[in-house]
Amino acid sequence: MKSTINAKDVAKLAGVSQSSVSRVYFEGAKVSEKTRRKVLAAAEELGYRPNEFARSLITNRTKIIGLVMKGVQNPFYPQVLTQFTAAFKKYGYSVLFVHTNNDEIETEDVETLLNYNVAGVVITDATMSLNVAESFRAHHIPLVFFNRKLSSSDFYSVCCNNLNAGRAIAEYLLMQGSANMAYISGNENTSTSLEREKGFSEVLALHNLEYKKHASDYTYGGGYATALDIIEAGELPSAFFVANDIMALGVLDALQKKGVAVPEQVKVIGFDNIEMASWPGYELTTWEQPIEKMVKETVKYLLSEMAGYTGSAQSVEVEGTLIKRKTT
Amino acid sequence: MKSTINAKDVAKLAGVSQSSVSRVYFEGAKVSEKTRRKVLAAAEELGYRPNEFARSLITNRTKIIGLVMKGVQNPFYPQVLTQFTAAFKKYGYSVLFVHTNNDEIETEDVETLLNYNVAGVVITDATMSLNVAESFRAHHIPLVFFNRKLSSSDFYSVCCNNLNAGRAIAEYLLMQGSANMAYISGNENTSTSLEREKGFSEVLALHNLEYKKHASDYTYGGGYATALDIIEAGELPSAFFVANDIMALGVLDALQKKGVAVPEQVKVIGFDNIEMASWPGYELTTWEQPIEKMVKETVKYLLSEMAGYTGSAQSVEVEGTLIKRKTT
DNA sequence: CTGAAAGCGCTTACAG
DNA sequence: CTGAAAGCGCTTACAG
Repeated sequence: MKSTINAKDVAKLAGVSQSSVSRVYFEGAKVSEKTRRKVLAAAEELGYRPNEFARSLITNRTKIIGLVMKGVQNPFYPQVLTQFTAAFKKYGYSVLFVHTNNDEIETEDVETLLNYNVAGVVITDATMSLNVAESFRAHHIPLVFFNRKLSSSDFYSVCCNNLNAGRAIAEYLLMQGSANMAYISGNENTSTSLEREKGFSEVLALHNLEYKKHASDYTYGGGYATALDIIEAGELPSAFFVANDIMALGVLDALQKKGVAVPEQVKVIGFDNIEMASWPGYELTTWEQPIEKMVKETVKYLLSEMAGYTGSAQSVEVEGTLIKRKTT
Repeated sequence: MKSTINAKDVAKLAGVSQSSVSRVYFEGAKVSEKTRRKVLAAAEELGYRPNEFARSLITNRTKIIGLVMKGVQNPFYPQVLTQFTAAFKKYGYSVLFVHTNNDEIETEDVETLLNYNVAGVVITDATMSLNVAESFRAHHIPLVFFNRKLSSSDFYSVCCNNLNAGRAIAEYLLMQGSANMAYISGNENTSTSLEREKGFSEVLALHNLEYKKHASDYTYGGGYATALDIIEAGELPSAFFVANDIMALGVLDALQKKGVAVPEQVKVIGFDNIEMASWPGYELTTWEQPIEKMVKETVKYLLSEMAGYTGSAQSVEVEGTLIKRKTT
């Protein structure tokens, strides 16, 4: 009992060679219209579907993209996941989803990606040790760090222009009349948190202003607890720049709980423009990350590298936009 | 230039046959400790990794699970995704993520799953036409509907016991003194929305109580708009049973906007117990879905079917728990 | 326990 | 444009 239909079966029914069947399903191969029709008819009748594994075994390539994600709890990332899945699907690629618990991707997950010989890898909110990244390079597997930059400039990354964003936010808050500001950071050493702060502090320095930095962790609970600490310590600034939206929501809830009026007593500005930022209960002013453009840039690079590997590196930065709502 | 190391290379270095190399990496095959050591040493030196595609081509099975998801915007599902990924990883399985836009899974996505000959499929919040489901059965690919039930009892499904949950919620609200209740449904024809309502209405009927049903769509915006309509129509009940949490948050925001006091004027109860339900700004009373148990049940079934296909069907229902907070 | 050999279902030079 | 044949890197009876 043979359960799967193969090219040979189709060939027999269509009255052509197995090679011809193969050619019909292989993009770029030449077949006459006549054989193509015969093959497709036979295939339809038998319910034939080319075996991806045999194909991958020979071509040594797959239509699978590895997508590595950590903070699935931050609503920003499900959005990213959806958009990537849709974008890759358009080109016939499927997504192997890898969830990592660490800031740095685990070797077990790297093994998985290499085992499945993925055509490309997107790492959305984690980093990777340089020698692991090199091993992808050795296999000619293109790699993009999405929303993260490595210290090494040897790898491709796609981010929002966090530096400019930080600057624009500082300028905006200055214009609004704030002088005594505070920055609530995300996880330490993430390039996003660092660069947002850098742009922010740069502009404040130009105006000879200092600001207070509070370390947090990119989660709602972190934002909430950090804000509570600040209020209880009596260190309330006139404006908070919070490194992402989900923390900013925590900050808003803490302020509300303590009866601090926003924006009258304190202004709050977030980062990402997640859907919840626009909810009537929050109406958070924030910086919109252009996810769609970022995804497009990532896919474009991956596609070109998959067509012909160069290993070229670049740090692409897409400009975002300030979204003014009711917390400033 | 040969880029990949294969079993033959390892065999040569280790001084054994290629079959022996294969046996070292094939679970259940017998090899002496001596050859195993020689092979592993050689493999280590060369950086050998068995080719998954060659393996799949022969065994006709993979270590890939197809996970189909629709409502990634509902925070319930990223949680589900994370837990499945972690659970499958424990057994060496990876997740092929498929995002569908339709309530019913698209044929294109089905093709993908069949092409990659996935070892099993989990469909989390979508349905599938019966003949498509049958085609998985024909390929002996086990299938679980997670959080959805098909009308046909021929397929395995794992849900929270929605009927009991609906009943318990009605009883709880009755005990709280509500008599004039309303149900805000999720997308029509989803088994979850239907069963939650069924249990709810059953209990109310026992008390000769009627309730008003408002159709909505399982989204925040839907909950918000529906509640606004109800308020503006002057049809405010004394308690809302909202079919999921994300809608319930929309309902709460609408009530707040209109100055309706919760729970004094209206009680609100949701479903899922997503993380946000516990946020200080909401403190939503809700029904906790035991995701962990549900995932465990799903994985258990899939694992056993992958070990030996039976095609057995069952509708597993796991009991949830009422989580009392401040909206009731 | 081990090796030689067949074969999984394809792609791809090579002739014609 | 088409067919016969080699080969991708494995698993798996079959002997020994």
